[in-house]
Order: sequence, then C-alpha cells, then structure tokens
Amino acid sequence: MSKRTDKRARLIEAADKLFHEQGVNITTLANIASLADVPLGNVYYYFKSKESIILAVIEQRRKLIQQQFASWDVLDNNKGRLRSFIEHFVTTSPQTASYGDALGSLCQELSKQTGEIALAASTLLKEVLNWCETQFKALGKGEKSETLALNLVSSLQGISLLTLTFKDPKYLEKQSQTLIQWLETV
Amino acid sequence: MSKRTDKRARLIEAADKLFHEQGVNITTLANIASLADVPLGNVYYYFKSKESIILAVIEQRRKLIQQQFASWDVLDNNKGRLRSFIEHFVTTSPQTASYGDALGSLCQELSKQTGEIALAASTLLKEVLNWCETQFKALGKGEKSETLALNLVSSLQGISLLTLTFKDPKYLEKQSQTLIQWLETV
DNA sequence: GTCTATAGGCAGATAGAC
DNA sequence: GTCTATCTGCCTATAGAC
Repeated sequence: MSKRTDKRARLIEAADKLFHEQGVNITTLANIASLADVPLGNVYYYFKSKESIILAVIEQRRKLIQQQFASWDVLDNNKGRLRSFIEHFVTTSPQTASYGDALGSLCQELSKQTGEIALAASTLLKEVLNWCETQFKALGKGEKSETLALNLVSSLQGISLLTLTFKDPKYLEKQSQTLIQWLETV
Repeated sequence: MSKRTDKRARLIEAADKLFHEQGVNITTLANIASLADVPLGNVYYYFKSKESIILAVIEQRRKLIQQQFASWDVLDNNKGRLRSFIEHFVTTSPQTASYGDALGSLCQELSKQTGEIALAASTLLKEVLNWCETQFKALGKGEKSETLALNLVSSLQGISLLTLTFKDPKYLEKQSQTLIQWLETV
C-alpha cells in the first residue's frame, strides 16, 4: 500500500470518526488533520475541499455497510439475517448513546444541505432500506416487503435518536428485543 | 407589549426558524439578526451569547409543545388526543421533508454538545414522551403505557428522518396512517 | 435602548520552499 | 509528495457614540 493510500485512508478514517462524534459542521479540517497526524496543508494534496472529504467519508460508509450486508448474506436462515441487522444496533448502542447512529446523524445533517452531498447521503440510507426489503421478500412477504423494511429502519433510527437524546443504551436494547419479537409475527 | 419584548421575541422566532431550516451550528448571529431585522450589535443587549439564544429557543419550543398538548387535552375522546398528535405530523410533513422534524433536529444536534444545552433539549423530548404515556394510561394501558409511548414517538421520529433524507412527505403520511391503525389494535 | 465599527480569533483554502 | 507560513473572509463578541 502506497503512502498516498495510507495517508488518504487515515484522513478519511479521522474525518468519519469526528463527523460521527462531533457532527460534520463543527468538525474542522484542522481537527481531521490533527487526528490523522497529517499536517494541515498536506490535506489539500489528497482532497481539494472539505466537501470532497465529506463525499469520501460517505463512500467509505457505503463500503462498510456493504461489507456488513455481505457478511450477513452468507447466513442460511432468512430471518437470521434481519436479526443480525437488528443485533448490530445493540452492539453499537454505547456509541449511539454518546454520538447517535452514524448513518442517521450523517443523513440528518447533510440532508439540510443542497446539492451532491445530500443526494449521496440519501443513497446510503436507500441501500439499507433496499437490503431489508430484499430480506423480507426472501421471507415471502411480497408486496408488504417495502412497508416492513420502512417500519424496521425507521423504528431503529427513531430509537437511536432517543438513545442519543437520553444518553442511555437501554432504549436501543429494549426496542431491539421488541423488534426481534415483531419479526416473528409479521 | 414593550419594545424589549418585541425585539427579543423576533430574535427568538428568527433563531428558531433558522435553527430548524439550516441547523444550529451553521446558523450565525448575523443570520438571526438579519432575519429579525435587528442590527447585529443589538443582539447582545437581549442575549449575552449564542448559547443563551439557543436556550431561549428551547424554552420557546417548550411553550409551543405545551400549547399543542393543552389544545388536545380538551378533547373528550381518549384516542382522539393521540390521533391529533399523529395527525399534527402529517400537517407539518412538507416542512419535515425540507428541514426535518423541528424537535428531532434540535435534539440530534444539541445532544452531541455537552452541558446545559443538551440537557435542556432532552427535557423537551421527555415532555413529549410523558404526555403520550399519560394518554395511554388514560386508555387503561397501565404498565404498557411507557413502552407504547416509546414506540409511538420513536416511530414518528424515525420516519421524520427518512422523510427528510428522501425529501418526500409521503413517507410521513403513510406511516401516520399505519400508526393510527396501530392505535386501534393496542 | 440602539446601532456602527471593529477587535480578536479561527475557519477554509493557497503559495511556494523543500 | 510534503509541510510551513499565510491570505482572506467570516464568526462571536465588545467598545463606545448617540
């Protein structure tokens, strides 16, 4: 791996972490450069603007999401895939209590901006919805699959906001149990 | 009404609008002063800092929420109160598609900050949860009331995020219908 | 009470030596 | 490819005339 790739990757990783923990708008290029241990002026060799870093972070998140889905897609059990999706929210519930859901926070913040960035963020959430819909279809839910996917994703996003607001992972843990039970009844 | 009250109220109203439409962090005191038609330097006669404006906006939102609840509390029909709450989200769905839910956006953004402000925002959402729980108790749901309130509020907040992300009020409209049906079954 | 002018600091972005 | 120094502009906040 070349140095170019290495530093670039470190900057994206640092930006992703800070965007999640502090928010995109508050995070400065100096913050990112400092965390990535890259001199501020050097950032502009890898990214032409803050906006292009944001886009790179979105694409990084896309890869991460696709990897998670790929790791669950190998499961034989149809409902097990959706259970894994829900349980993943429990795994990250402490971070969610401190900083919110990474994807939800990003969409919330970027959707108020105009242009390319808001669109890019929305396609991320769309991929999540599509994957869930695919799982429900594999369960034979047919036309209902879209609605079920919408219910699942919005429920997890909503409880993530409450978990952040009240700074308590219990909200997410409890709602996940409810959703796993719900999964058996639909 | 004194001039003091008038200008102060205009500043709070302008800040509330801009915080919702752009986000708290992006909004500058110059933006607020301009929209309220108050000279920038004069803002500091009414508020000692940006933080104190944010707190004033939160308290303004609290009054608004309490007024809405009071207007629904006069309804005789127990379920009708909760239906009014849900239908209110439909009424504001176009704004939600553009700027997100006002309360949810505020909590999302402020919860990542430390200190007094995050706490103040969380008590707003808590009041909403408490009101819903009270309504479910009036319906005789007893111990289940807290869980039901949590389901209702998180579902509305989650779908508000999707509505914003995909810039389409339909998400909120559809989910509201689902929730009103759900209300009959619980 | 009101408003202009501006201080002081920090943001994004660039120039140019190495 | 790398990094220091810095430009330019905007932000919060203040000073002080009226």
